[in-house]
Amino acid sequence: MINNKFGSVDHFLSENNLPFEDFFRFGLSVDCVIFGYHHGTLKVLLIQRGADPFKYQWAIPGDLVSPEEDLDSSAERILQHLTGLKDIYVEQFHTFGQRDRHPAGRVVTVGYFALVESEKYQPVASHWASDIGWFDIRNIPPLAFDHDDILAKGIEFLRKKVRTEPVVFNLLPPKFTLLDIQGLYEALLLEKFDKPNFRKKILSTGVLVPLDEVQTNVAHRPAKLFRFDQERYDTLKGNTINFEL
Amino acid sequence: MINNKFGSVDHFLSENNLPFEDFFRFGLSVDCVIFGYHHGTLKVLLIQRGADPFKYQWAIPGDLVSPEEDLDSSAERILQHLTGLKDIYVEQFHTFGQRDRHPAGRVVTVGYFALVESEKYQPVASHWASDIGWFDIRNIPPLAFDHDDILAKGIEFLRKKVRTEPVVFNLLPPKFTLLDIQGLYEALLLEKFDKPNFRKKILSTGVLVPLDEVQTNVAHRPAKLFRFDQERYDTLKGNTINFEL
DNA sequence: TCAAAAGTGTTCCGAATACACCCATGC
DNA sequence: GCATGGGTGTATTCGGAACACTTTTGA
Repeated sequence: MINNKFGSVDHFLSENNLPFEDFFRFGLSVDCVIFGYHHGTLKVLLIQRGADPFKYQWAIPGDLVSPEEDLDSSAERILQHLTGLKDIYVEQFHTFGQRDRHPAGRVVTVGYFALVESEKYQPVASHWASDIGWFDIRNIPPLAFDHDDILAKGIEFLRKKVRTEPVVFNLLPPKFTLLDIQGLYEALLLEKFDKPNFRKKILSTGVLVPLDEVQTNVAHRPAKLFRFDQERYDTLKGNTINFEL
Repeated sequence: MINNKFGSVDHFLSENNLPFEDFFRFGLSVDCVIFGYHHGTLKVLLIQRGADPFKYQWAIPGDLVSPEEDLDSSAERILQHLTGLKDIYVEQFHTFGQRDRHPAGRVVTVGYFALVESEKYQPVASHWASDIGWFDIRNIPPLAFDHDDILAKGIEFLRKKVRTEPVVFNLLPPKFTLLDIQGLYEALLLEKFDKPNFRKKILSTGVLVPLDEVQTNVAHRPAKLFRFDQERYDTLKGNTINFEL
């Protein structure tokens, strides 16, 4: 049992006899893999570092967590700074804690991913990055730190997620066509789908509501617009809707 | 940009002007939700705390991470101490970082889950816990800290995992009957399945190999024994086997 | 012989697949 | 008119659900 200024904390079974304080030496950061869907391609928002280490290299946006801050709040803060958006879809996916992952010391980072509607997003000027930009997930430059791993895990996580939950709608504007959804699934899963079958499948979930509205100014038959019905989804959820394709 | 003894670290965009060192004040722990399958019920290994805080309350086994240690190594260390086992299935599932989750200070904990074969497990005497025991997942006592949340998330994670990957075999001995698997799925998902259909479904995955062996000393027709073929699974994996029931 | 669980076969239905085809708009 | 993408219908196949039935062992 270890006694210290925090009280008796036998929660810890560590065998090495470090002073208790030495266990409180970790830095904690949050990194956000931000996805967007633009013109038929799935993109990720990256920043270019303005200083060493990894100066001029691209990286996943992130920040140290303050000791006063919850993890989730920290992710929201970063996202708001970077995109100017509140209330976007955010979820934690994995924590990266390799001993040597950060040259500045022992920093463990919690990976979050976010889904933003491209139309709403306003690029935000920032003092901590020399540049910022969207990258096609099929063409990512080498990233700083272990951010390649983080990005890979983030994409993998989203691909799995999308098969069981209707999260893709967070990447689309409130009104969209069925082909918009199909294009998004195709960009994400790198796979082509049969149009009539995709349409049947996605409508059979019962969570899409047709609107009395169609596309305008298109050089072909205008497509009907739909919206995602969150409440309908919540009531149907018990029966496990399957978004598998 | 922040300059300090670690060098120039503009990775961080924090706006409050805390000294850099103040960001390195986190404690980091690992908690392991250890699952076992005994006599038709799914169980979790818990320890009873021997001292304050939460004295005499049950908790998920865990420990502080040493600054010299990788996260995954830490989880393996805890598991080996507690069960005497190496090479068991371990996977990270979620990180819990609410500001007030630990009375001793700002401790963020990374949740892992492990699957152990009940036959192999040897209870290990420990100095940091006054008791240790398996609990049916349908009947868990109130737990210390935020361990109720951690356990709930761990179970949820395993339930999802089991639908896409053949992890359940890690809970069974190397040779098992088809009804063993069915019982395990039923205990995990709290649902009954039709025997003939379950059998067809699980055999259709192609990852089970029938052995030239049957049960002995049973008061009914002895069941054929099977083993899980990991290599076969790896080669079939591309075609996404579905373990959904 | 009987209880208990192992194991097989068959029917039915709905969902996924693979197509061929028609429709509305801008230019 | 014609290119372009929107949208519908159908025949076939495959897998899941439901359920009735036979087999093999110990006691």
